[in-house]
Amino acid sequence: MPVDVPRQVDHKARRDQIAEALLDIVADHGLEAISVRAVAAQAGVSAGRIQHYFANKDELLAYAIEYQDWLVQQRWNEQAWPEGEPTPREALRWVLLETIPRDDRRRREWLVGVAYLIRMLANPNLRALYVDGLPRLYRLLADLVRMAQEAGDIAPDRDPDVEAELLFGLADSQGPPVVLGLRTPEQATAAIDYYLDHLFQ
Amino acid sequence: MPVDVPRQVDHKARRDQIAEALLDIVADHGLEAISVRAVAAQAGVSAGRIQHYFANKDELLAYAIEYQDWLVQQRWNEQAWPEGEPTPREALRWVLLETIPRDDRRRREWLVGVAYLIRMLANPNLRALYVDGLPRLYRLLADLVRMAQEAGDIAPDRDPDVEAELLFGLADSQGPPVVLGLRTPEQATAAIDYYLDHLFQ
DNA sequence: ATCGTTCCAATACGTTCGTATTGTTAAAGC
DNA sequence: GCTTTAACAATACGAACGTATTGGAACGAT
Repeated sequence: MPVDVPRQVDHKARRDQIAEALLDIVADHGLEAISVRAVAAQAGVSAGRIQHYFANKDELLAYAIEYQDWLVQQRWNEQAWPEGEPTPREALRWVLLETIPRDDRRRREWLVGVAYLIRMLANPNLRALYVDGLPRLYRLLADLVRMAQEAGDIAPDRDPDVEAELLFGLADSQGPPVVLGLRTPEQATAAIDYYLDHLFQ
Repeated sequence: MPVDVPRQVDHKARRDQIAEALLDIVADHGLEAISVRAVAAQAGVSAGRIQHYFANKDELLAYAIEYQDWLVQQRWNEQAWPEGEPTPREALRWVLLETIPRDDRRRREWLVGVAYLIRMLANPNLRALYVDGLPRLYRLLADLVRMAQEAGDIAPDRDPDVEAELLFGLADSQGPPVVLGLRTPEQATAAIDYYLDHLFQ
């Protein structure tokens, strides 16, 4: 029970603003470029402010990906299929396109994801973000394939789990060539659409 | 023409030994963990030695991935298909399994690859390693599919380029779950074999 | 009005960093 | 045997680092 609450500020907003700056740096120059002072400069705040909102650098690093994870979940929840109920194919396409780094926001998310990957090896909390998310994504894709099969839009002899893995692999493998400029987001999208055309009868 | 060549040592061997130490650290703790002193400690040599063989840290970092790239090329060249000519299917399987981090060596190569990825964005020399290699791999896979089609082992209505992309995507997307322990190398291998079984008639 | 607390800027401190510099050893050429 | 040079180890140095500390301004509660 707080007896005194002087000078209240929006803590989450402050922390998020700092996390934003960190994520920008990580996407452009990797985790090696992260220092408290560098993040402060990027955010346009003092280093003292960062110290006030984060106990240490590790907590700052940890908050930043949790914040990014929250951003992604926000987007997935807010999607809520604006134009009525989507068909399984529309949902499938939406999910697959969501994973490719096709604009600045998703590009940053993608790059931050790979930057944190090695950290996941030793950090169980970080690992959980990936370990929990991936099987859920596989299940979602397989379920959508199953729904399309029940609607008669995909041949019944296709294995939904195998198709889910192929679809995910196809989408997932677009990441590196897209961020490295070897392929445009449009080409990546076309590759996915091409395969969806073949999968759906 | 060297007039004086006192105290000759194998320069490449020394540089490679140092690069080995660097790659070990990068795979375990990322590029952020790289310092001249840390690499020296890992290699069991003095920091002065590293200074003697590399002008600066950037050159050391650059040499290390070039060395890794050389290691990978060595393995691909030395393969040379020990037991006679391989069938297209055998070659396809070999190439695909080669990309998944199924043992310590390949796991290190995989992790180092992702660690260097963000650096590729700004460094053209690093980017070239990826930009040159990927299309070549796609072509190789597509050619092998074509050869199998000509031999009547793959249905002629399959698009070799699409199949190449699916195969690569399937193999490529095994990397993260394998290094993070979400899937065993055996399971990743089984996923590839399962799809090859379906692709080949 | 004052007190207490939050918010934050500024500074300080000890460590680690990349790299320059110096010194020493040993082998090759004459 | 003497000189020269490669091959280091060791040390030095300034910059940057994470973080502890200090101090002040601003505002809510009393």
